[in-house]
Amino acid sequence: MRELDETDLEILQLLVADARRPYNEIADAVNLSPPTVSDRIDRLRDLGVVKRFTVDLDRSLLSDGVAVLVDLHVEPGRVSEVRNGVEGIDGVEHLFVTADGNVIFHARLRDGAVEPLLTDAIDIDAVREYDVKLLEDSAWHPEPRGVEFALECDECGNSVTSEGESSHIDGELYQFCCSSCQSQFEERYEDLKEAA
Amino acid sequence: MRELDETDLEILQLLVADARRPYNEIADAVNLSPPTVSDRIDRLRDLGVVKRFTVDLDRSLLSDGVAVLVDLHVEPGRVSEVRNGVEGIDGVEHLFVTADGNVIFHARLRDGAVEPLLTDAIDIDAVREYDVKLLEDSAWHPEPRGVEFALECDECGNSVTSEGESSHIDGELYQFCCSSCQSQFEERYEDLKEAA
DNA sequence: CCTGAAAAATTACGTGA
DNA sequence: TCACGTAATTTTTCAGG
Repeated sequence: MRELDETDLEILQLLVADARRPYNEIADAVNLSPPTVSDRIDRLRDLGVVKRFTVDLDRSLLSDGVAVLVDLHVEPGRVSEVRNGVEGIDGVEHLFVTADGNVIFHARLRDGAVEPLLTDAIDIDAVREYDVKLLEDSAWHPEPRGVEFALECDECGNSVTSEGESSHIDGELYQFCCSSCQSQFEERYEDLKEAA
Repeated sequence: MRELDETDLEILQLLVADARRPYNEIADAVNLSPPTVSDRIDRLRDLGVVKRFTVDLDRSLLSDGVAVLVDLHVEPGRVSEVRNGVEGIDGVEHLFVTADGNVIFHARLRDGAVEPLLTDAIDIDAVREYDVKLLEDSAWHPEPRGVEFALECDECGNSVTSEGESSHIDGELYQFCCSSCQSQFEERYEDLKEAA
């Protein structure tokens, strides 16, 4: 089965810029028929590339809260616990987990009191220290602009083009840049399974 | 002209969760007719509350870059210059400006080399120092959950809903969340006037 | 802001490359 | 498998009150 190709990427770019564009307009732009565009978008959703259709809101117009960026220095081994707790805090818009184990989140809070929220949502002992920065401005750039659009080959890491392959293995979808990577991966996977 | 009311916020929440929901479904949820929902959404766009209809992509599937969080400590007075430069960098998804003048951005970069990108996009002299953190995970919570209504009760400070009241007093318009706040305010106002 | 009708967009389905 | 055309269906927009 063919995975993502250039046309899919063009469709994505058009949707990111304006998700209400009618299919016939997209179809014109990518030289396909509207039903085909529809099929492709369905597939992009199935693949998980399109997570959702949504609206980009100007939150400063909606909320009278204070936007903050909170940086939690988490005790080793408790990152995912803290991460999950933070996700449940009201007003949290973005959440980042750094490779060295910090959990950073962007939230809009009714008052500046971060501490009670934290003690409420997580075991505060899991946090060595934290740092709160008031935000003046924030922006979201959904445009994929110059970003290289490429699925990574799960075997060699190269980008996956329209010549690539994919396999469903044990309910997971894996992407490959070529059939040799695919078979190599499947072999290794089998070996791993046997070893277990 | 009427500002935002509870119904608008409900509509926004529904759209954020799924911008493809048909108007009749939204209409049912908020007890309006589909054309009215359409009118309201148009107004929300005109007001700038809805900036755009878009799709939320899973970039980890698309880009083989590395996700990083970069914290720029900017020279005083050059924040907006740096901010604008950063906005132009390819792969930048989120950008935050802190009250104390840091510009922080979340980007997915093809390679780990941040420095050349920075020197390319901005005058590096404007940055005192910077800090790059590799990201392991990030999440976006578009739900406006704790979103507060923009109008504050002039008596108690709570948010004003569609059940609220308003009074013209001496040429000024005051908003209240309920009639008791309204009368309390008016009483105090009278007393204040008499005292003067 | 509503109802009801017209216009437009999306989806379903059968066919062919 | 992928795409298309046509037709059915759903959704959005437009009038008029």
